[in-house]
Amino acid sequence: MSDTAIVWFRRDLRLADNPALDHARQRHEQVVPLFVFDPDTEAPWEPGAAGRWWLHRSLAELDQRLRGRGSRLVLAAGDPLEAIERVRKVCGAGAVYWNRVYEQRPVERDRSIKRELRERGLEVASFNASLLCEPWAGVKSDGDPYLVFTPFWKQMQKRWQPPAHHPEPRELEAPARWPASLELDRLGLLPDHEWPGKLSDYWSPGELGARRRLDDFADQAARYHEQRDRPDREGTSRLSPHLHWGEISPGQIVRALEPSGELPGGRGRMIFASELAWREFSHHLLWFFPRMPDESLKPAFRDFPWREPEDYGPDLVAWQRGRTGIPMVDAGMRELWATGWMHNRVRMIVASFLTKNLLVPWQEGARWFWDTLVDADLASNTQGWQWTAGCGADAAPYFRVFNPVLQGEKFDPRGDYVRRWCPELARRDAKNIHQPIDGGSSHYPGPIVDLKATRRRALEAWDAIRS
DNA sequence: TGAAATGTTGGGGCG
DNA sequence: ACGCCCCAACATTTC
Repeated sequence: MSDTAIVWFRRDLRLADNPALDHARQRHEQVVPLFVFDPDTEAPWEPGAAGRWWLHRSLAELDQRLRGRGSRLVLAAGDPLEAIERVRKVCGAGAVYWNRVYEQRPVERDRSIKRELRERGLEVASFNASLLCEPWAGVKSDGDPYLVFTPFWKQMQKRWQPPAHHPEPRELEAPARWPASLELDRLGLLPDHEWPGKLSDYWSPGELGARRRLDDFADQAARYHEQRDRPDREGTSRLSPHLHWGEISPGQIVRALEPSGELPGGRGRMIFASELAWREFSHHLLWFFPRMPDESLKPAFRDFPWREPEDYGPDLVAWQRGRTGIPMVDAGMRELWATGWMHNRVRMIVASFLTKNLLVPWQEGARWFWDTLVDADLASNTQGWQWTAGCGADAAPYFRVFNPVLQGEKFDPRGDYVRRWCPELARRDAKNIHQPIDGGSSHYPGPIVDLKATRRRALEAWDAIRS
């Protein structure tokens, strides 16, 4: 066996609880950490602007942490097989390890790379670093995928095993010679315009930031069920972007809530665990229905009478910019633009508004979220949009149309959330801050649609496809 | 992980 | 005292 192993980092940008890294460290003298930016394979779902900003920062931190352990991160761009070959030639590596991803095209790429490398005589192994239950493991007894969340989650609970933990290496021996590496800036992850600068006010990408976030959340997780629907509070974990890039594993999160690794006890922690399970369910669905990002899962919705782009264009722009004249919707869309994140309750509200009141195809919303969310994840994003649009596997019934005014009054009762993101409305009192302003004011637009009439229109559109 | 329309109940004002 | 109406308040149904 060769003394040197390449650890190909992908969406597992952490040193702790990293099975591929741990495997390499145990079985080989030297480890070469490699990251390859390969947007072509992921296209059209390569990381968007917010995702690339996050990735840039996370790679910088991973490199720094590796350097603290006598190592470093080798960066490359383009075809991963070529990058691995280059590294191998310089270092004489005899093994390549990585942690799995689950989207269709990267999986096909990984399969062919695995085959290719094995043919060349290398040892190759891949590991699970991202899921409590990999898609093919969580199927029904007859081998079919689950289409409903509750039985999926019940099955997860029944077969629950404390997640394994892989210790963080203290020291990583460097190869005799380091291969060439791109400068981080050369990956071109940061855009020219100024926008993402503000993101650093809200986020600390990287493993340490993830751990800090988890520590903070673990203390309040017991009250999660009381706080999670309130966008005006800090009741959610905000771990989603860290989870997406694998700066922390779901197993680490579970163990922070329940050190034994058993199912967390108590209502708040349990409901939070079920949210982790929704993430698992989303990966499960995307694995079995790879066309889900483009196509409604329920066939009837492929004939849904959405409006046409020429028609909905201006409304879509108003939605993106947070200028619909519906305070709760605009607050959410502005929070997204400013911070790269939106509270989940508000994601449902703005998604319902786009797909039902505006009758815009859900794919347009999913695409905008993809570019602007720091936690953009193909499985979760796709599943979330199909869920709200009513066209997904275990989706909300289409006729559940959120009324953004009532939702605001219910979940932002003092109007603090709206006040924060729509400063034009700051002077309105809690009693009417969620009401659209008829005709608008010089600062804030009037509603672009009538909520009552468009609700009716949505239900009529739904009538057209159900039978 | 809705909202609106419709139905039911019960207390109070009033002739 | 009684029936009638009004209308919250709540429950049920429908989309």
